[in-house]
Amino acid sequence: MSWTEERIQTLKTMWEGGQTASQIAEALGGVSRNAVIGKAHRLGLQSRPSPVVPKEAEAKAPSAPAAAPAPRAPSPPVAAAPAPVVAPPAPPAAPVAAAPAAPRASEPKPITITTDLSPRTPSDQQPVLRSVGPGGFVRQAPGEQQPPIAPAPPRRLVPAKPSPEIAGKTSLLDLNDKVCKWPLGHPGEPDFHFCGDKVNPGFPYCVEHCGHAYQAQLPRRDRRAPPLPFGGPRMR
DNA sequence: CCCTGATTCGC
DNA sequence: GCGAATCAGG
Repeated sequence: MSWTEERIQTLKTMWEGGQTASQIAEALGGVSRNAVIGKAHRLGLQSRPSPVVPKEAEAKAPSAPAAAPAPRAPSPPVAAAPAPVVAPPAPPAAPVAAAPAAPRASEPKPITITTDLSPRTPSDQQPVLRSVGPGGFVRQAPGEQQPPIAPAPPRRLVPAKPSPEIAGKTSLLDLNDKVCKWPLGHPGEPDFHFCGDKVNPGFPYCVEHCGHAYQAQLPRRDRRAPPLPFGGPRMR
């Protein structure tokens, strides 16, 4: 298997979407987890929260700490989470993909991104932390929701659409850093496409979908499965 | 053990 | 450029 444009796009999208290298490898088919990681690095995609910490042995430095070889660039995840105004800094749990039910691609399929966007209505929601911008979250009750926007007051949203293309649909190949990568529908289906709106700066999704993607940890009892940009059970 | 991502290095 | 082998933390 070679890294075709499409496969690279899929890799990028899934990687940025928070999928693990294993999941991506499985979806792509014909490549190993290592291959995915290796490619991701070569592409410059870089380090999402890794379980392995750089091991910053900086305990003792009598006089000359200097040197600081720092072979590893911890490079904070895209949205550095700054001062949470409110309580427990529930980490911006990326659109977790806790979907074990990934359909085994027994044969190398070009692309297999499973998606499940269980329609989740606002009324369905408990108090959530709505993203107001890179790292900033504001707690709100369902009733008192306001537009989660904060950074960059809307100017003229007219030219918001990156291209007339997305007026109808944004395909995998139309994705770039400027457009919302939130998938709509299911891959393989005729109308599958991505949101394509202008992204909330610093996030892979538009403001609206950031609201879906980033939510507070709720008490287990009234927590429901979060919407998954990828990897959800295939509905058919 | 399992998982994760990072890095190395022969190809 | 590629990815298996290896490393190292959770």
